[in-house]
Parts: sequence; structure tokens; C-alpha cells
Amino acid sequence: MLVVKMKQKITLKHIAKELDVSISTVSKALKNSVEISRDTKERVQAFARLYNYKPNNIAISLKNKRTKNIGVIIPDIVHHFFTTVIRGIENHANAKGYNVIVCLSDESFDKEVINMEMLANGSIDGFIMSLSAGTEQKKDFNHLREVTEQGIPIVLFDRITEEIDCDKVVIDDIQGAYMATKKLLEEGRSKIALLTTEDFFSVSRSRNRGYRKALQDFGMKVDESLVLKLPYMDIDENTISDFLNTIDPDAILSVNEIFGIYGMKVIQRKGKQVPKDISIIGFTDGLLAKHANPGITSVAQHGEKMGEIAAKMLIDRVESENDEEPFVTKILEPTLIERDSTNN
Amino acid sequence: MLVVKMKQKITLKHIAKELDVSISTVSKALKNSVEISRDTKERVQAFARLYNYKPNNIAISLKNKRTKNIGVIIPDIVHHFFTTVIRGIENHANAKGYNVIVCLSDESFDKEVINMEMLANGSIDGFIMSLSAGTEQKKDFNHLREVTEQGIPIVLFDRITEEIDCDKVVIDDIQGAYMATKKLLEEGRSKIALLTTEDFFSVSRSRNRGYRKALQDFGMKVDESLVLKLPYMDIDENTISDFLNTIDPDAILSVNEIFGIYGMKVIQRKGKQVPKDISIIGFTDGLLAKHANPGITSVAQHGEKMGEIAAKMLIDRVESENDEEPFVTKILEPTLIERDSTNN
DNA sequence: AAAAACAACGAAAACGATTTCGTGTTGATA
DNA sequence: TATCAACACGAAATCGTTTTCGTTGTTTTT
Repeated sequence: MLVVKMKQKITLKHIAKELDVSISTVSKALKNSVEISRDTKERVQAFARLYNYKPNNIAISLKNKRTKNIGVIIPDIVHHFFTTVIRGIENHANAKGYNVIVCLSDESFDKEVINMEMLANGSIDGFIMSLSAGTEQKKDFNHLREVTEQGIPIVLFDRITEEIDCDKVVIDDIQGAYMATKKLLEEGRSKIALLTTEDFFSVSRSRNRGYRKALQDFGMKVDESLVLKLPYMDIDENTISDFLNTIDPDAILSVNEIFGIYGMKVIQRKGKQVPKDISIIGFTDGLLAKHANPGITSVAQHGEKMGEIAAKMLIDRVESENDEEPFVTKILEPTLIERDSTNN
Repeated sequence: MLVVKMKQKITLKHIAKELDVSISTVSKALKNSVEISRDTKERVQAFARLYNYKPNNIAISLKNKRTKNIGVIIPDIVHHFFTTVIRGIENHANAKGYNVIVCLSDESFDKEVINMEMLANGSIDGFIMSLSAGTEQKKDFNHLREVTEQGIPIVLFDRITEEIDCDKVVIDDIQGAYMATKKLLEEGRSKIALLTTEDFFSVSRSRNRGYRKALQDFGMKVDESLVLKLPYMDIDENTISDFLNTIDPDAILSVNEIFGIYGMKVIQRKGKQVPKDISIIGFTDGLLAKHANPGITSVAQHGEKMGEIAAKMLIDRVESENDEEPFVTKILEPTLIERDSTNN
């Protein structure tokens, strides 16, 4: 028979009974209230320290109607960009004494809704989220609206929508694609393939626009046959291979990291050289781009920074007295990380 | 002046007042209690539905002393293996109606302690965690002990310790390294370099043992000069390069993914061919190994499975009436994913 | 017709903390 | 000596639920 010595968590009530004072006195003594005598305070504090008293978070949350928890809802977690954002959120949140509850929508509208509803019933003080593919496709944002109407603040990042009035953080995707395309054009590339996703992703739309804008600014026509829209999941290498064989480009711009990797694989398998024959630039400066051979020039999205800003925006709003503050959209500048998949 | 129409969250008290019944009646009516008349139940339920009543999680947590939250503490989140584990945890936890609070120890003992203490004060029903480097190095597990003594269950995964009596999930690291080394030996390799971390990591120790065991079983001597211990962070490519130049191995076994990637880079830069001249096997079957050129043969750690099991173990224990259940350590079989960095 | 059974509901405690508003002692002041 | 602060503390409400234990009427049983 093993004896389980369970140190039961001690409460104010225990301390009060033990020291023969009231609960209120204990509470005040622990907060160093002037109402309580020096002597009593010392006794209470000593006792609390001895028994390692820690106030119960749940009780405090109920009383204060503030949980010090942030709900983060993202489409996926096995994903470099999103994890860097989480890291940034944790940085700021932890420093401010907040915990982060992570929920995965798994790119599904329904799961996003369920997660939000679960958390919105008192578990969190606010949301930081990036929309699921399902939500972007369905264009149904009622779950967000309901939450904001309840007075729970939301900060959207990366995959955002204009439909909801709230704080937002994004990088300038148009600018990012513009910089990348410009870089390719300045290298002398003229047939730049664009590997993108289906149109419902807000980021892809923006990146497409940047690509087009750059081409136009350089006096080039946009050739729609150079644009390949791939499904976000279950990438088929053959589709990419066929596409690249058909159009035979001298550069590739990918709206994410993985399409670029696949593009380079296909290119190299065909015996062509990167960047001698074909240059490649991708979005998301992740591990794959860094460790590919050659390393892939990438548009960095500054996920960690984005997370920090999102957390700061949210916590500032949560803790703000004034709830008339106008909503802001913070746009971060992307950075082009040059590697060996492009020249110079 | 914008009018903020704030749909205040409705409570039992509101419903009670509105329908002119007591709070208890409302509570029971919503739970379909037999104590309440058919008529009253219908009125209450209709009203609740109309105003979209959802019980307050915090209040329920306080009453039930159960939060339906799981605390997950991991060293890092921008990390393929850990994210797959989180995904697994979320899978099971969500299905069981639990939320996941993620905290990052950032490989620091102090942060691990702080995070645990924050969550242990009522925020969670149990922990799932993998030890930080700092903790493994310091060998101080008092924070874990205190938590378990309070009756809060812990499930350790991957980076575990024998010092704490709790449920654990790991892959058979000895076996994984053994399989990998065996594979290399059977290919005819005889000078197998081992890229590992400092000894305080439990997983590295196990993998080292598997490596040695395989060599011995094949009648080979263990040559300590073939073992390179690298710091976990801030990898210096030159150290690896110098090492490989000096010992000139015909195979490399890496206890993680990244060392293997660096190893291959160095090898290829020297003009040697993988796997013709040198074979490489790494641990962690992540994106880098998959998309490297050639793809790197890897020991898969089945992170998602591990997460699911950890979550199941924890939730089962949390929800179990009987708290005399003995602790178990679940050991998963690793799988060798063969790619083109080895022969055949 | 009295006793027992039942149906439908409410009051109140409880979870653990915070906070307002007393209240009973002191000692100082008029 | 009567009055008034200042001091030190406690009672009770509150946050939103759940749950136990009454307490009413009404209906059934003997």
C-alpha cells in the first residue's frame, strides 16, 4: 500500500482558520493592505510563505472577469511560419503574465467555429488568429462578429479579412511579391512563372497583385499561362513538372516555401541549373529555403515580430480602459533574403 | 459617435429574473432534470436558445475543480518534432473537449519552473511536457515533484527522467539508433561517425547506446574519435567540417535532423557523393530530411502518435476515479524511413 | 379522512478570491 | 467627560454555476 502524501493546495480559508482571523483579513494581509496591523500581516505572510500559498487562478478569473489567457487559433501547427508567430506571441504574452491557449482549426471552418465558441465562454480575454482556408473560402465571418460583439477583442494576422472590424497585423504582401519579381526582372529574367494557391487566400491574392504590378512597372505583359494555381494541400509534383515543362520559364516566384522547393526539385531533375538557367524566389524564410541546395532566396515574413505585435495589440486593448480606440492594421515590411537560387 | 452594441453574455441569473423562476430551476431545466416540469423546461430552454446562452467555463471550473485544460510545456515550438506532438495532443484533447495551453520553456530551467507554477494554480488539470535542456542539465526536478504531490498528473514525453514517478511516452531510442547503425553496417560501412549532442540529453544518451550496441553486435570496436558532441544551439559548420575532414568516415549517424543536414552539406562541399562515398542517417523524419537532396534516410519518431498517446494517458488519469493506477512508460517503435542518402 | 407519496420548485451553501461597508477599540481632542 | 478620528478587523456581497435539502401543494394510498 503506497501512501500518497497529497499536499492539498492551501486556500485563504485554511489560513484564516489556522490563524484565527477572517478570510478578508488574510486577503488584505497578503496584499499588504494598510488596513491590517504590521503584526498580523507578518504572521499571515509568514504562514502563507511556509505553506507556499498561491492564489487560485480560476477564482481570481471569476472575480475579475479577466483570465490572463489569450486564445490563438491557427490553421496548422506543423508549419514554420505559424510557429514563429506563436513564439512571438509567447514572448510578449509571457512577459505580461498571460498564457497562450492554442487551438488548431486544421484549415476547417467548422473547427474554427467550434474552437472559438469553446474559448469565448470565459476562457480567454481575447483572440489572435489567422483564418482557416475553409473560412477564407466560405467567406463566412459570423463567428468572428459574434465574438467581437460580446466585447472580446480579436487580432487577425496574415490571413485576414476586411469584413471584420478589428486590429490586424500583416506583412505587405504586395510589396513582398513586388520586390521579388523586381529582383528577378533586374537579373534579366523575362519569363517568370508564378506558383500560387487558389484565389480565396487573401495572402495569395496580394502576392499575385505584387507580381503583376512589378511586371507592369517594367513594361511587361502579364501572361496568364505563366501562373499555376495549386491546391494548398496534397501537392502533386507532376502537376508542377508538367507546367514547368510546358512553359519553360527562366524564373519562378512561389507564394510559399514549399511550392518553391518542389519547383526547384523539378528543375534540377530536368538537368537545369539553379540559378544559372532558372532563378527561384519563394515566400516564407523557413528552414527548407535556408537548407535547400542551393539556398532559396526568400521573402521573409517576420513571423516572430508579427506575433509580438499581435500580442501587444491584443493585450493593450484588453487592458485599456478606453474601448473607443480605433482599430489599426499594422503592415510590416517584408525583407528579401538573398541566397543562391538567384544571381549576385 | 459610434454606438457599440454589446450583446452582453447572458447568465442563469438573467434567465431566472426574466422568466420569474429561481436560478436553481433554470440550471436544472437546462440540464433536463426530472425535477422540473415539462412546461417550465421548455420555456427555459427556448429562452436560452433564443439568447444563445452558454455556461461560463470559469464558473464551472471553479465549481467542479476541473478546467478541461491541459498544460503543455515544451522547450521550443519552431521545431518539427514538437509541433507534430502538439498536433497529436490536440487531436485527442479536442475530441475529449479539452483545450491545450502551450508554454515554451525555451530550453531554460527557470522558465520551465515559472510556467509550471503559473499553470499549476488551477489553470490546468494536468501537464504534458518534454524537459528543457536546462532541466536535463541541472537534474533538478523539484518543480515536477511538487506538482505531482499536489495531485496534478504529468505525462512526460521524449525528454524524460527516471527521477519522477509519472506516465511517460518515448520512442525506443536505443532501438532506433541500433536500426540505423545496423543499416549502415549492412551496407558495408565500417567507419561510422556519430554526430550527437552533449550527454545530458536523455535521448542522446540512449541513441549513443544504440549506436554502440550495434557496433558491438557486429564485432566492431567503438572508436571514440568517431563521436562528435555538438552544442544543441548555434551549430558551427566549421566544427563539423573539421571533424569530418579529420576522421574521413564512410557513414554518418546523426542524433537529430539538423546535424545530419549540416553533415551532408559539408560532405557535398568537399566534392564527395552521398550515398556513393558516404551514407547518412538522421533522427527525426522532418521536412528537411524529406526535401534534402538526396533525401535523408531517417529514424521516424512518430511525434503525432506520441502526442495522441500522451494526451490519452493524461486525460484517462484525470478522469479516472481510481488514483492508485500504476504509472506506465509507453515505448513506441521507431521506423527507419529509407531515402537516397543510403544505398539500396 | 389521515397518511404517505409525489411533483415542482426555491433557498442557500459551495467553489476561492476580492472588496465594500460596517463595527468595536483605542487614544486624542475640545 | 463627551466626541471624534484613527486603527484593526470582520461580515457579507459578488463573480456564475451546481447541488443538496427543504418546502409547498397536489395526488394517491389505506
